Amino acid sequence: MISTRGRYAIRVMIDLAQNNAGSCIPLKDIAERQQISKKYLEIIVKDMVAGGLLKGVSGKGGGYRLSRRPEEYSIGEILELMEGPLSSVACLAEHQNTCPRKAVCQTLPMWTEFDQMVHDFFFGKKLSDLL
Amino acid sequence: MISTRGRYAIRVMIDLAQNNAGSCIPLKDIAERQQISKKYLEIIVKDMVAGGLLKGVSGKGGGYRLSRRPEEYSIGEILELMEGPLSSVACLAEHQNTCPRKAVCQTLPMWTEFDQMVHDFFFGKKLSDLL
DNA sequence: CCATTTACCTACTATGTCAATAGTTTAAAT
DNA sequence: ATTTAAACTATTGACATAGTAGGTAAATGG
Repeated sequence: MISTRGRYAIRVMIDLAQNNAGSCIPLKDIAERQQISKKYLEIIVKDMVAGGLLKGVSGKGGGYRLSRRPEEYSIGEILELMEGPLSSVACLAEHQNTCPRKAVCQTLPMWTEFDQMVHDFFFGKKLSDLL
Repeated sequence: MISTRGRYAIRVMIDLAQNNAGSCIPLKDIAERQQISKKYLEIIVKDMVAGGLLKGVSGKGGGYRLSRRPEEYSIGEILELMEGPLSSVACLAEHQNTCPRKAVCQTLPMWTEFDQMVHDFFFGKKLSDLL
């Protein structure tokens, strides 16, 4: 289940894409338009800046703006940054699958197939597809 | 992310399908074969019995057995019973989508499309496909 | 230069879920 | 009656979620 972190992040991206006017947008405006607590959004956009999705500009006239064009963001990239790996099971979320049962596991092929499908879906969708 | 409840449930089903011999199998045997705490499995199989996946037989010679043939169970049915709705977002997990933004939400079509894909995947897979 | 604006940072909290564990009771067969 | 095994009730520690509160740092307009 995608949590508010991932969902709000996508909404912030859409909001910025549709209200940019070339300049920075203060978080206060986004919070009001999206009806989301500004305090909570602060935590979320902080991670988005750290992850390279947004640029933050301090001081008067500051705010946030996209660092790329909307068609250059995949939804999968946004979700993985905010929610962690999109894996369906813990053993596939690890960098190396350390499960002792992996050689005999009768369900692993299904989870692998599923994860591939999910990955293709979200990395195929671009931010520009949602505008 | 699918939790141990769903994953263990599928493993119990597979174990029963492969070791039935027509009779009941005590949980102790399954727990030992699958290397899962019997106490924890008790909680899981209790819900599986309540949900109609298994039959439980008390007393000496008792245990658990499948109530249908393996090809008559879909993986989606097992997962939904153990994990709740397979929805990617909270608003689609409700029986009626009560989100006040649903009419203007720019992400809802994507979540709906994704959920349909997930549903088709897991309800198309049968227990017999994993044996 | 200074007040204002805005991002950025640290800490805290309430609630809920996950993955168990422990102990007791009921049901059925030998 | 004894044994076997399911079924039931309660509790626990760790972690994640969804926030809130308050303070610091940076940049700009006047």
